[in-house]
Amino acid sequence: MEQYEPKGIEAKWQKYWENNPELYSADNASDKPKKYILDMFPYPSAAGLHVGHVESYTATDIASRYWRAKGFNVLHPQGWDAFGLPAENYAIKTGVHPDKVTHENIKNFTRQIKSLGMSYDWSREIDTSSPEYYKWTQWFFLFLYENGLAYKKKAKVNWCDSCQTVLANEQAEGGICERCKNAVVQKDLEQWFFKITDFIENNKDTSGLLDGLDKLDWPESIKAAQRNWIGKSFGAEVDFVLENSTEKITVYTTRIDTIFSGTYIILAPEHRLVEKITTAENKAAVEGYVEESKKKTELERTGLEKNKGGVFTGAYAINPANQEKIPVWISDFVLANYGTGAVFADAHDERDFAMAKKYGIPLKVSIRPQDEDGNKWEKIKNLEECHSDDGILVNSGQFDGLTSAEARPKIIEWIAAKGLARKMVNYRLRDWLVSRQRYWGAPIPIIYCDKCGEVAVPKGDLPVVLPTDVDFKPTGESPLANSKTFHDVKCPKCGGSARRESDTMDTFVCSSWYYFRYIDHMNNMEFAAQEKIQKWLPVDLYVGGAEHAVLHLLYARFFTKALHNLGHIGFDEPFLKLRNQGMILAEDGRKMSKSLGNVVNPDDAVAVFGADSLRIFEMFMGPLEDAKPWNTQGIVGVKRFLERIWRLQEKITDEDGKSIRSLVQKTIKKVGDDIEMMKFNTAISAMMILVNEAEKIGMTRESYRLFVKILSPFAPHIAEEIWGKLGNAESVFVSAWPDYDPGLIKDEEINLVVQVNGKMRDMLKVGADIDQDGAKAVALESEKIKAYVAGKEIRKIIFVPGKLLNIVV
RNA sequence: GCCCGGGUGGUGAAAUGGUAGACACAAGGGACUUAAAAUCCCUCGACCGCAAGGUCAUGCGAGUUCGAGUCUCGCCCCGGGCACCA
Repeated sequence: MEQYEPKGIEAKWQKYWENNPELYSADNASDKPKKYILDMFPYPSAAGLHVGHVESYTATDIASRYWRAKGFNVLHPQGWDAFGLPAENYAIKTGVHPDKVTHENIKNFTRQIKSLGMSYDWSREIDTSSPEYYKWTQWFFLFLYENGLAYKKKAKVNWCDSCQTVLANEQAEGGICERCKNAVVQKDLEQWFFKITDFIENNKDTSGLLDGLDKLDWPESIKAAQRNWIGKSFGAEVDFVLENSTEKITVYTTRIDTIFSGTYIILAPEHRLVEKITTAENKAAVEGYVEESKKKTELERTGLEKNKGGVFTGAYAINPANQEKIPVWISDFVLANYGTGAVFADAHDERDFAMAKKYGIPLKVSIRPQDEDGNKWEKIKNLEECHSDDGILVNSGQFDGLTSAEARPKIIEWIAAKGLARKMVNYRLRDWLVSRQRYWGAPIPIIYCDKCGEVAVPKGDLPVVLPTDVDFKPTGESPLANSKTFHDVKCPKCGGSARRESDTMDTFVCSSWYYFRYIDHMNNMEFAAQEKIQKWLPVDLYVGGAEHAVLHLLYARFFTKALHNLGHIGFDEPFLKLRNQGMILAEDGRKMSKSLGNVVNPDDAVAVFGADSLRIFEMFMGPLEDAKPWNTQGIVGVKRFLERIWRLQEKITDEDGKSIRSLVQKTIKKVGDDIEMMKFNTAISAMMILVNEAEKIGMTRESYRLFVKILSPFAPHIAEEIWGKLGNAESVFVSAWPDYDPGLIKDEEINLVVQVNGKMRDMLKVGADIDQDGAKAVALESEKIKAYVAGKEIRKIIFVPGKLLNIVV
């Protein structure tokens, strides 16, 4: 017979699938139960598909093919997260339009994905950079705007002086401009925000970003990352009345148990009271410090500088716990945009402690460690060491002797009675800054009129099309601002002269709602029709990289919650089940990277081994979510496995041996169960065990047919080819998933493990339904067992039916 | 510092509290071949033993249990995320 030749077989079947798209298309009219199986859509980079893409796409492809065969109406689409910075940077360098580069890349990605035999419903392909798509991105902006969830305000942004542009946080990592390596500074600019903070907690009947996590089948690490990012903390606000003033300083603290040792106050340099309270003799120093902080780069300000700098304002305030007069300082380690922008400082915080030591500010101790270490306490008491953990209160009046946890609510209540404190919850999450001074994104659909001010573009006028007559060179303003055709416009309200908003939206806005568009991607009246939303959503299985733990997954949840809260949809979480694929490392165990020259290109692997080998190899390497190193020998081994499957055609027998008959049934069960649990590696090993056995004793045509069926989600090309050779006229993918015969799965005989005192001493072949007495009788017949129990009294018998007998002597 | 994962042969890894190392890769030996490739067969955690068999062994130390890779507590190491958040 001819050899297994993947190249020809794969090309042949890919063409067949291309010509028979109904095999993989989701059916809007069908009343079968639905499954929406989704990949995180890729950014079409110039580098092309990565083996990591192959891993997650294969996993969802196997799941999709399996559920189709199980009689489900499966929606499994793919598309392009097409706006983004790399294409624009390339345009700045070369002058080639981002649209051109992006679409060349999409073409390449499409070719690569199709060469892997993925069963996407390509009729639903979307491209976020197309006006048909971003029309609805803009619609969402207006929807949020109309409902008070999009607003404009002045904000600090990352600014690069040499590039003359605002940078996204991702571009300003470590406080250094990604493009020119210059230091990034903070600049105040008018920016658009989405009010994501409105949805942290439950909002009417919409579950919050925090509580909503509890009901999701997501990796614990991703849920933890989101909770972390939201950063809910429980504490109190406390008012410190200023001396010689009617003003008071409100601080936020989670450690009110330390308030009796609060010996000074620190304000953020941007705090509204700084100018007002600074005394004449401190004015110069304070103004100088505020100026310095403004000029400081993000790097300098957040650097792990141990020596906390600051300056005294000359003002004093009254500690409401002990009426002591304490000095007010400013320092830029206190953040203006968290809590109240002011803290009380004491000996029980490392930073406060260090700053006080530096300037000789008095300190006091109010917490003693709970454990009895006299030496340590001696040091803390003498202010040689900072104790920042909870402990037992001292020097705290009537609260002495309480633990920190006991004292906190009591102290709040006590100060609250004087009207100077209240319980307060704080979050780290801030509203989402969505404006970007960039070209390659969806334009923000707002017009500024001289008379009417800020005016929303009427929805009927959408999309606001991205102009082409622009210069990509950054000037400090969005490139859209210097497009005459774009910029000047008539006001939709009064018809007077007006100008368009020239910022575009963060690309994460485009990807926050794309899972809605696949279900109705041609709809020109709505982002998706109501009955289709009800039919298909939410997404049943979502697979992608863990790098999207917070941003994308949080933003997408916010969009869904806003839609739900405003009565548009009936569910408030977009992705019910989420799985992350682990990183595929290079053969040397390091990350694959261009600079290390250790990147494996899927094209090469397909050319040498074939797509089926690559797919099975990536699934066989280990658990989906684990990081695993590439191993070229491993893919060679998988290719051998497929060759052996191929040669089984020559080992067809007239009748199945008893072992094969039962093994085929067991394998059907195991492979199905494992696919449902996404344990693809063990599903493949089960198939290998069957192939090993069939190779030895052969199998019938019918058993081979069953095997090829369960293999088909993993290796679709070879499965189609053998399926055809077995005399089936139709594609393997129109056939149903086989049911296993529970009767054939049960073994008649089992190996009974016999232990003495918990150690295995013998293994006996017995009937599967043997009971304890029977097992005991057989075991005591065994010479090996006799040797261990002879002359001893049997004190206990543990019997696990069908498995084990333990004799305790 | 905080929050998540992990530590099992030479390697990737299996294992509802019940035979630790399934399934592979690599390695060694053999068959076939003039030879090689391909294919097939055997060995393959460590130690003792001719063998039968035994002892030890899942990062380290304790505990619970008839029985622990799996559960509990304490520690060590590695990977990832967040980080001046009061």
